[in-house]
Amino acid sequence: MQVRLAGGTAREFAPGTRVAEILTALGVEVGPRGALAAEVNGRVAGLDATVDADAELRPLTFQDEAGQEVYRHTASHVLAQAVTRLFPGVRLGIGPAITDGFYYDFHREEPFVPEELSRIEQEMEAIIAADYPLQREEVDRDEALRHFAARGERFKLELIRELDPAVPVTLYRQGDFTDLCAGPHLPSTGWLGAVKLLTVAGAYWRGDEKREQLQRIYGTAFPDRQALKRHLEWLEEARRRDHRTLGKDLELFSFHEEIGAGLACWHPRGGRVRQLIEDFWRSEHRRRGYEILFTPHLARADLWATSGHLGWYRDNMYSPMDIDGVEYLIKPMNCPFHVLIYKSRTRSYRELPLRWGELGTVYRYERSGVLHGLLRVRGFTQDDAHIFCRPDQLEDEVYGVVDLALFMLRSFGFEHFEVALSVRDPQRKDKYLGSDEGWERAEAALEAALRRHGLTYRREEGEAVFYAPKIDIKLIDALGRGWQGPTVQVDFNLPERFDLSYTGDDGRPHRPFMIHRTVLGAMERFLGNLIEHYAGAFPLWLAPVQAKILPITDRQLGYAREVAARLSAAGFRVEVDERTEKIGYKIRAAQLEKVPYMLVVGEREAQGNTVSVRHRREGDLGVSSIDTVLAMLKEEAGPRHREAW
RNA sequence: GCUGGCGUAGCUCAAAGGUAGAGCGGCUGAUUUGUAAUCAGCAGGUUGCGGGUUCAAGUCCCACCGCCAGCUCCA
Repeated sequence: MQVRLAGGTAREFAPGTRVAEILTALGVEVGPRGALAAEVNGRVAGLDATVDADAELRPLTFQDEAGQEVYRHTASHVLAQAVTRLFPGVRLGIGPAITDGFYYDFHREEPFVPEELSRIEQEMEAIIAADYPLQREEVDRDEALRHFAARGERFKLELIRELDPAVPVTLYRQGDFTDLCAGPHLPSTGWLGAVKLLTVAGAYWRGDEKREQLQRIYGTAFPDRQALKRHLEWLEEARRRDHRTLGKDLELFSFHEEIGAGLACWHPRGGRVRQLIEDFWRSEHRRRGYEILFTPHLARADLWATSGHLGWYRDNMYSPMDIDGVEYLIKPMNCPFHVLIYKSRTRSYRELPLRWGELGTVYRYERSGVLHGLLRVRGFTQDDAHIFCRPDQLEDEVYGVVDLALFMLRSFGFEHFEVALSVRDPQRKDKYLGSDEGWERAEAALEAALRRHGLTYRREEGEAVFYAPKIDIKLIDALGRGWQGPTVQVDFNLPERFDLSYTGDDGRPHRPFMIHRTVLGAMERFLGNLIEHYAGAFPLWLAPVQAKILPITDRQLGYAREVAARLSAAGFRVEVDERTEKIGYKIRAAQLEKVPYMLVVGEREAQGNTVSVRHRREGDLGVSSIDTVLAMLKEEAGPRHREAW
């Protein structure tokens, strides 16, 4: 048979040759630092798998995502083996590899405590040192059932019963431990370099909260101590950037037990940043043909019945309040209000598209356990907008939204995105609202808009909500983490429920398309992301305080105030540190506040009408005239600098 | 909501059933200082809230509120 190395030449091998031998023969390094597994005709296979027919091989190392998965999956088996040894009564759940690590779910009456984690870790080291080979075995169902029944592994039994009966069950054996597993795995436990257990948390069996809760142990594994250390440092860096800590330290926002969970308060500093973002948002929307709306926070329950929210969104809505004997509900969304504005008079095809935006504050019930700083709250302001358009305008409108979204995000320093297109499940078209043609048109428009932007995206069939196909854009921050950002949905629900129409050039009523979109998501969440992205050190145009004037002695106070007044008149946000402290102290304080520029003024500067410029990252930049500093600040702040702050 | 952990001064953290403390921050005073912390003094607390056990509770028990790590869900 012919076996070709991806991108290389083909060679002849006897059928049944193992992947490891073929790779070695083709000059690929096989081992813990080389190939860990391989893709055989696009399918991940272990090194001990045999190749029986012509094939193309691509070696997988730890650098490949699939290689990491194999590596860490083996680590999860080692974890399970260690736990089984140390805690005989424990029952096994599942244990996959995940991004950056792995976990294994266990059933045990007593909780795992941190001291036990280090014991388990030691046992894992022993298992790695023992270098047990992992042996793949195919057995028939009954044998597999007998094996796990004998050990009381009821979760495994449940899994086996659900496996396709036509396919043999595979087990992986390593020393005294055998697990049900599809594999593939590393050839032996000794291939693992450095493992580390991180946390324990509860997890429902099969992700179903009605079922038993297991204990999930999270860990990670790397080829060597160095790489593990780098990863732990990365985790440390993420902790250092935590917006909850920075928000407190930099006095951006706060939460209060007295107010209630998930309800944020913006302090003056945070308020500045938020206002800057909102001002930028508004002017960019006006520039792109949007109008701005304002709508109330409450509406009668009837409205939410008409919109359908009482049917499918009630769990996220707060209890009704009685006003003069009529039920009112706090809004979880802005759309019904915008729809009513659309309906306030007849609409002509000539005035479409209508692009209506609102920074609308909505309230949604979130279960207490999911709240998380600004990233998950119960009251938040969406940068919402609805576009009403004709079918022939749909694609251009979606294109425009994606363009706006990318422009906005890039303005905030996000350069990398992951785009997903959620469409209908082609098998079950009946469970969706709206017409077949409508869906086809909408999905085509979304897809075409992404193509025109040259974006690579994942098409996810069956991921669309019942009333709308959508585009989701995830932004990737400075640490490589992904956050849900813009979404664009084509709504088939509201136009029907509110019987929206416009008069066409034929004089007859037509149903408009309604696009629901947000480009930042929610102000709270976006600010949270932004704080972490910049580690609290906002770029000049967004910094709540852009420059701090630091007089050397009290004698320069008057001059310092003059400098501040000049910068302030030019629209810059400045403060004078008037405390009687040494310059080092003031610099340190300004530095910790992450103020972009420190302008030191002493006797010399006061004489020469200059300032000594210090940048928070670059350090001392030397003496400049005030005009030079103003020009430099304007240049750096860029087009979004506002003269009239 | 569930599992586990936590809640002491504005912040970070001590006090292992026996008198609530430190550093930073704040205030006052002295110092008038040249690129990441000058010195001294003072103030600051119903130990998240409410019950209970005990001669005695920050510490033990119960309930609630909030926070943290996850599960599930989402902007």
